[in-house]
Amino acid sequence: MKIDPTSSKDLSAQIASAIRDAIVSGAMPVDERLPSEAELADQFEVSRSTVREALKRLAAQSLIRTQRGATGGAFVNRLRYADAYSQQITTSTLLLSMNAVSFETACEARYALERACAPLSATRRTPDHLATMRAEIHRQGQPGLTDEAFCASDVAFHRALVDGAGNPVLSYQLAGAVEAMQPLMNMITFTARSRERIITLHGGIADAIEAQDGGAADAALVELAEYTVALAQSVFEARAAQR
Amino acid sequence: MKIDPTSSKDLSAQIASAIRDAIVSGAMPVDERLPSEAELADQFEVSRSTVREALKRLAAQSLIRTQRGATGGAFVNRLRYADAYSQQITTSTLLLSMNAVSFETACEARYALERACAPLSATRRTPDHLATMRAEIHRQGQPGLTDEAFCASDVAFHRALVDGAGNPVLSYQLAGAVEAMQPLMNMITFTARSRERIITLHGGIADAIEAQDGGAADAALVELAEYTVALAQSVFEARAAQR
DNA sequence: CAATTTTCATTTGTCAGACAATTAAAAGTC
DNA sequence: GACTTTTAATTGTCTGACAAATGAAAATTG
Repeated sequence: MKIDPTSSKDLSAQIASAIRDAIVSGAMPVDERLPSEAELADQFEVSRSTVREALKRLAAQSLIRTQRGATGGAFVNRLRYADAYSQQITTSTLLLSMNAVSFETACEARYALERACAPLSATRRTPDHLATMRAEIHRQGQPGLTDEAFCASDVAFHRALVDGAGNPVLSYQLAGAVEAMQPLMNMITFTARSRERIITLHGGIADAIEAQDGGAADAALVELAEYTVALAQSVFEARAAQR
Repeated sequence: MKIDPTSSKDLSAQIASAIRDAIVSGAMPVDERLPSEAELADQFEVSRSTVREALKRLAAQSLIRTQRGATGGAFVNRLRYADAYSQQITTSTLLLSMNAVSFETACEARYALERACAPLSATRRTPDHLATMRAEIHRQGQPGLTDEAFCASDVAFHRALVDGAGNPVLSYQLAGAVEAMQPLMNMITFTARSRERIITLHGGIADAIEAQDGGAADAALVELAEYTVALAQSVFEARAAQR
């Protein structure tokens, strides 16, 4: 293997790209062991430090895992849903916070995606999913709950709704959208009355899902979406008037 | 700053986590310069190599960028949609290929998400989006097109449909689902007749979007989804029978 | 012989120091 | 003032070393 030394990119970035391509293309199957750092250094004609920096880049993307010891080394990692989730959430959160995405835009995306899950969830939800949804609704009604805790419970409720669809790919895609909304939701101070309204709407969604009525679930989600946007608007307006 | 030396994780991973948390929490705003590698090494009481490995991890996630020279250093990077797209596509592609996600599951997720975009796209699509969709439909009808080129055009068509919704968050979320499907779609050999059918269905979608008829677009997408699943099933069955 | 312990080789993790490459600011020159 | 040269700061790369982990082989012991 060789690397272009005249490229503008770092050597470690080039090496990481080369190995990444090999993994993504399927040339290196899961659990295959990469050559040792010393061997890679020889092959690419760079120092071991440079190889290590490249490997750390790949490790950050969960593409490889490393193990010390005699039979250790770097191995192609099976990307698990949990790893993919957390990466997606980090990326989505930053994307929203760094690009001044409006509450409306984020909210629209979130509810559009959730509505895509609702009919599937109505058909396939297990008793477990229903129990989680009911439990979160109950928690949301507890007095003395902080806004942050209320929002966290809200996220948990919606995750259960999404997971109910029984499609891991959907769950993975939605995780980012739902979780990344939390910081934006945390900006809203919930009055007792708005909480009550949201809890009622959540109850309606849970009822529809329990009754396996996809249409009703969709309608309830639309109602919740509209209420959320209206609530946010009033909160932001009140805040602007205060100044 | 201090780091737990008894932790099971690598020092570089711990340092990367600490800095990542600072960035994600918003404690370090975009374009803020991190301390130099030497200063970080002092603060965390580790060597410069270890700091560098931590920084490479963050660079791999596009959280920072580095610049050489007197006023250089590592800066908090504004995560752009393009960076987020490509990361999402890499992750989604690996997730599908490494976890033996069935064609049905991936297809269901993709079309469920696209259906979420369709009504928005019908309302907001620009002439540009329509032109792209028409151009890709035309390309798909060209004789002598390889299966790969046909699939690539298919992806481009669906991206235009999604982008038509005018919601960058949706586009970002959908990019992974749509693009990651391509390797799976490439497994299907398209006959002239199946291509013709798909092109007809694409035309129907484009017509509905042009007419700003969300309901018709949704119906056309459902039809396309069903046809795609049926086509895949027949292809896989034929392949199984061949053995 | 079987079970256990010890030794050993391999590999990653960390460190220290050096030099090259790059870059912008500072100093010098006309 | 405009231009050139110098300088200092910073990242990129290399070298060599040692520590820590770990499984396999060898030695030991009953």
